[in-house]
Amino acid sequence: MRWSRSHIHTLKEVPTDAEIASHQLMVRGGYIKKLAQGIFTYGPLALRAIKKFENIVREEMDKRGAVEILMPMVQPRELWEESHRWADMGKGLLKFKNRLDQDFCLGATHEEVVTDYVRRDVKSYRDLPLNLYQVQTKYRDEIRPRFGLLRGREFIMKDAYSFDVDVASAHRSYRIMFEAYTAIFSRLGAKFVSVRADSGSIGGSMSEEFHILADSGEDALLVAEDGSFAANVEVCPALDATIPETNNDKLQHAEKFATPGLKTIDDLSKATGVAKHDLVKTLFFSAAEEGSKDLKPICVLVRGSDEVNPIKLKSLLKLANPPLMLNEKEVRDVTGAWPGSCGPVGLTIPIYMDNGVFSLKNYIVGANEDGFHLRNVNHNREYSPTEVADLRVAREGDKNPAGSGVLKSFRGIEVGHIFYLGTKYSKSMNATFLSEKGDATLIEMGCYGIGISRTVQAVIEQSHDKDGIIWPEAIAPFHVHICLLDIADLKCATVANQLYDDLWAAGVEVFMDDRDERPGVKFKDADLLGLPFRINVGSRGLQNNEVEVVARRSKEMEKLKVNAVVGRMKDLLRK
RNA sequence: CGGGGCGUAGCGCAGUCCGGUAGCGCGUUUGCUUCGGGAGCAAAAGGUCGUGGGUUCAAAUCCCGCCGCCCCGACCA
Repeated sequence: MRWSRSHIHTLKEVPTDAEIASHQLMVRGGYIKKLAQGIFTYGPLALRAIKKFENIVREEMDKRGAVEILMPMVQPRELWEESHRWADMGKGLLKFKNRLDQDFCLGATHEEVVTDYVRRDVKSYRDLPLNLYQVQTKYRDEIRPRFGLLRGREFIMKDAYSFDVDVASAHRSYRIMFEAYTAIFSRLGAKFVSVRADSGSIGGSMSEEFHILADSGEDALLVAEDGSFAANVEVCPALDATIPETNNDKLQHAEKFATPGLKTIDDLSKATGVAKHDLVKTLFFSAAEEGSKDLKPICVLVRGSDEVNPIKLKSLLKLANPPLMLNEKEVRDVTGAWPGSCGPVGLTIPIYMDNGVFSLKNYIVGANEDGFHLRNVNHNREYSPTEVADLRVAREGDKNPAGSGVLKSFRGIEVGHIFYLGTKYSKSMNATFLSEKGDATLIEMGCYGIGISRTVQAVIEQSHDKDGIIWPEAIAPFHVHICLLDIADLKCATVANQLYDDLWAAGVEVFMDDRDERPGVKFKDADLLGLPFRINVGSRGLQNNEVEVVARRSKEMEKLKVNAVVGRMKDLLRK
């Protein structure tokens, strides 16, 4: 491909609407162009990187017996009603009507369609197992798209679905996909980690995410130093390594005391001299289902130094979505006091206690009266918790739940997610087969997603420098970037064109900057685009029949005779 | 949806408080000189000032509505 005919336009200045490096670089390099919020055109270079990654994914999937199909993007309401997700997915589904006033949605995920596809023809245990996958554009009406391709509304996803006769076989399929994903992300040459995860609105009981590590990642991960454990903070058990021992003081009499103007744990800690981890924080959530009008308030107690993890609440209470915090007015309606003076004593709503609070005695809580707290409060005396459970957010330094040592925190970009679904969809959509014994049996399912367009940008987030992108070879749009430094010089042009043809003939993918630009401009742009190797063809070097080969990552340069270039490039690229 | 900010040339911005001729840098076009890390000089093209209404002799500027975008919070590959 030649630059002059590629419609690639680079930007010197950083676009104001791009926050993180990878987004800025993709825009500056002309890789992507925004059409609307969260919706992008992929330019020729971006598309090549995407296709390369898609093909890595296809190879690893095919190798493990998965079969590629392509399902419709426009899907009828009836199908989504069967799984109850027409309502459950809420506004994330983009819904619309056709001219006959029938309801449709754009495919946000394909469990329904693929289950329908399979149930129509799978009749016997002999037809299983199956693993069907597709690479396709998804549309999710994200609340807040941001960071370019990292959170688009429209994005490219590889989604795979496994169908098995029983749990053991389904677990095998899940493990195979785990291996496939490990192989896929290893081939990218990016630092990644797989972690335990929440299964979100997809459902199911077993779930792991694959994350590309990057400081700008939206997810917080906790990883054991000895590698025995890794989890998304959303689901990470909290075993506080430094939790203070229970004090053995006798129980004191509870009493009310004035705390005018003290609203936060910080204020209270300063005013009373009690450490934050010995104070008890009282928070209120609504455990009502989304869309429901009732509040169904619940109270949650954690240590003053801890945060409530709503995902853990969701799991404990078996809700579809994480509960939302009550606003100040709602809290006042429930407790009679504004937030800051609320406590569990005297409440009639369910009280959930984080197990970190359980060992405390004689502690301070709000009195449910503005400007007052209670001291020397003890549970199972002034009040009784409905349930004691792990409800707080785990953090760096907590004990490793699976081995020795402590957890270390990282940030990651979620690029893959695998779920064991069980019979969630086969049950609601009645997808069965006849077993060996002749019984109608529900199919065991799993589903496995990779955010293709997201991964490509995530790789950039992890691999760039101040000058631009540094593509790993595996998904670089091209291997080599020829800078033709003087298009008017006949010898330069001839040599560059010959190299271009010879390299392609040798299996090296070449991009040539044949624009009428000064060398400085071409060098800057080459660094910005970030192809692994650059070849400078200039009249200065050609006086000695030499060109320069520069590695993008190390910036190391070597001078080569023109006729040695093809061999050297094949060598460098191990072709 | 809640909170904050912004909308002026392809991109980045000033001008808005205090109403009075539409401005700067980059980019683009033409010419000359340059030519190995985003060149210099000269000339030029390019704007319904997001949009609809109102106030006024006069609105980018003041007032009201709407639309769009960005950032911070609850969703997900």
